[in-house]
Amino acid sequence: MYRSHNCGELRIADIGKEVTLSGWVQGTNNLGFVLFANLRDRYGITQLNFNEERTAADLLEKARSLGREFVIQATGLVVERSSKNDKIPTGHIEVQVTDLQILNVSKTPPFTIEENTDGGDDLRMKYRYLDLRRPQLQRNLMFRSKLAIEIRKYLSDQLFVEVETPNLIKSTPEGARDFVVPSRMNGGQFYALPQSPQTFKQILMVAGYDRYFQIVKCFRDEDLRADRQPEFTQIDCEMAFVHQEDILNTFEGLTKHLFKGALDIELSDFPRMTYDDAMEFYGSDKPDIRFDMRFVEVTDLVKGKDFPVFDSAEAVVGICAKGAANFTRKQLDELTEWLKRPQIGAKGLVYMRVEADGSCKSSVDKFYNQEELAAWKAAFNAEPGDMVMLLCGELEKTRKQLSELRLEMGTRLGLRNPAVFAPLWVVDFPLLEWDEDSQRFFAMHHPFTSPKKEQIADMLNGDHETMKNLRADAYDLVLNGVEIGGGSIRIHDRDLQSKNFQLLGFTPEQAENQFGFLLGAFEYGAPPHGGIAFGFDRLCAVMSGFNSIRDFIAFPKNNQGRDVMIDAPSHIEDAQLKELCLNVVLPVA
RNA sequence: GGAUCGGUAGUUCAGUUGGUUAGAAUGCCGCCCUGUCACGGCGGAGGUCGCGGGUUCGAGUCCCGUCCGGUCCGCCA
Repeated sequence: MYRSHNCGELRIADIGKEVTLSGWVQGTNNLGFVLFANLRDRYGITQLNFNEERTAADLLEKARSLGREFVIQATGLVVERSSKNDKIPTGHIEVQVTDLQILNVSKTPPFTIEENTDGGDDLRMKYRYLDLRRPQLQRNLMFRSKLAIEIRKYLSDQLFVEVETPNLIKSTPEGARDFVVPSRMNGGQFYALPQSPQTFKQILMVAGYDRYFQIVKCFRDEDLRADRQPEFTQIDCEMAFVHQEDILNTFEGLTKHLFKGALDIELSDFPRMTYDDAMEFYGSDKPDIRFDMRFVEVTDLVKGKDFPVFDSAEAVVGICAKGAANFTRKQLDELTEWLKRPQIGAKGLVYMRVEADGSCKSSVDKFYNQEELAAWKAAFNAEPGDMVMLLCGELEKTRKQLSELRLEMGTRLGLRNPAVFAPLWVVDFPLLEWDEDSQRFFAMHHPFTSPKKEQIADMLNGDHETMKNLRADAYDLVLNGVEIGGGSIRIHDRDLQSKNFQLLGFTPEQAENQFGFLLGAFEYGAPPHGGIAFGFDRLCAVMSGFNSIRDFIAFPKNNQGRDVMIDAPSHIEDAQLKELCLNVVLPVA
């Protein structure tokens, strides 16, 4: 027996018991007459006591040889501590050790295994097995496991069936770049790893499994971000015989269940906002509504006062930052520089602070008198102590830039508390998106998304402008400014699906070649259906108040898509290449 | 593909207009310590300043190139 108890469970009530614990040596504290060793496992830390008077000389010698991260087994008596530690749950007891086995030694780890490690990201990735010993990452992975269990509980209670779909499927040019896998048995041909099980879950609807879900790995060969990995996990769901309303309700229920079950937080009903409103008032299709600071467009109000920058702009849009009037000139200049960076690309920032006496002081006082500034104040409902900030330019770009500024101001004003949760349904997404470069439509969500029922006729007959204005039964679930889920009602009619492919620039042959199986399935009684997929990694991160999903993935990839622990990807043997009918030709620099 | 920040002791970092022997903290090793828990005290070891080239009497510091890492834009149906 390696252990009778774990390192997190012994309490005052256990005093007098003989116990055996196993774990890792967190560290030792040698006071000469007494030596303490902290023994750690994923349940907690228990203090071991070796004493000059009580402990046999050879045992004491062994204890003095212990180094950090040695794996040991210790047997002894649980006793009350003479000086207690209220910071840890086991802090009132310790184990007087009578037998000690060193199960394995350890090199000194390159960084400290504790809550706030001294190790940098790169190093921690290389020694991921050490990083994963840290309590933070252990909490994260256990939280993830807990969430997965709660998801299965809720969905199976709702009669969802978990079905596994294949990982070796067919490559399609739509959407993200595919990861491909060469086929040995079909030389020169390739599988693709799924970007999502989209078509399979629709086929499952045709097959009559009217409620499907899967917690499933998906793969996209695109550049990485803190919240984007090449392989990531989705909670993938699909339902038949449902309208959008049924799906929103079901998955609002799931989300509430997860918050209750995992965080003991009761969420009230989720607000909904149309895509158009989200863009108009927040400049983003995933607004963070933990704070207000909505956009106000003041183009007409500010034009015609001989301020050339505004006069020549398509749109002037602004926000009112409550209580930000105390921002100094230096801070505002810094903010302006930040906005001018190529990533954001604003031309400049116009601001107006409302002084304590209600008067207004702007950066463009040369062009606007007090009366005119008072009109600004009214437009923004600004009060003394507030700062109005205006950006101008082309409408769409300006909104995007202002969205960045809004988030930055929200952060600076402390309005984005990670322990506060503001879910939001964004609905009525456009069906299609016109791409100027390639002069064609792209599906905003994906090519299987249905237009709104009442617009189907428009879609079948409409002109270019009509197409641009088509709205879909497509929706995103946004949590604290992060898109954590998205879905749509799908097309279940063969002809409508063909028309959609045609609008998206597929020839009938391409449509047949790539999605013939789906079109074929639609000819055999496809029920109305729709679904949603959640980004599971993101959900875990946002619910825990983290920005990076890497802390919730056991073995993530770095920015270059590399696993630095196993050193992948890597070259393969020539024999292997030959078997796969592959020739590697690297581009010449 | 692009922008930007960084790379100095095991680790996290500091390092002045270019100037003596490159520092701190932490970790590690040794000694001391009758209750530590971020223990404390004393001592010690530990450096290819990412790599290559250049400017200079002299480069961690300036210039060019390159590699690696972080964040972001593009990209992500």
